[in-house]
Amino acid sequence: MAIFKALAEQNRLRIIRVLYQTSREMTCNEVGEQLNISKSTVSYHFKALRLVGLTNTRQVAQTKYLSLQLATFDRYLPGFLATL
Amino acid sequence: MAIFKALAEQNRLRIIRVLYQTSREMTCNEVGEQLNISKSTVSYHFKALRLVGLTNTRQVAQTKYLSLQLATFDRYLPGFLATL
DNA sequence: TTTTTAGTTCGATAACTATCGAACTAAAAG
DNA sequence: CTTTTAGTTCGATAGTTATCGAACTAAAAA
Repeated sequence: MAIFKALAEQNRLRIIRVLYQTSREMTCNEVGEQLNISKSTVSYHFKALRLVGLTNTRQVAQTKYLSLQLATFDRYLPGFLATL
Repeated sequence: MAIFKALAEQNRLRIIRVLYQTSREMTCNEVGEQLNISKSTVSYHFKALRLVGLTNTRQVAQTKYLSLQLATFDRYLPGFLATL
């Protein structure tokens, strides 16, 4: 159920969509600006997505780059990303 | 997102589970007794499940029989039911 | 060493969703 | 006709989750 909960929220879906459509890693800041959400809220959602294995984090100094964990989508929701 | 929302709740998942595991239609009352939930709450969840196409309703007089709409599960969540 | 940058955590609050019982509708049974 | 049965709707409330800004940490840049 954790994955469904993670996907059952507007802003988390928007984050997934932007990650998928730009096809690259993005930072907290970048996503916050793009979607007009405060950085603390973005941080909160990033954590939720990471905890259920929908995203990966790569850290360089204080910057964290987020990307989709495609394997998780393929495993539990095959074809879903293509519908975004 | 509607389907994810429907699946992101404990009692709705329990309803789906019981429908799947008993492999037959069930009534509101029956589910309520089995899961110890008031009939108004069961009615509320039945509606939510039906609205997103996860279940079917067959009505005989005042009794409504609920069953899983397998096509929806197969389409969006192949393999999910088997994990219940 | 001071300032800037990126992100986290916390506390308060807003927004949303689930829950119940009571009052209701409609149909079957007595 | 009256009572029982199955489910719906409503209003109130509890419970949960999302949101923000402020205070914080850690690292890079100046």
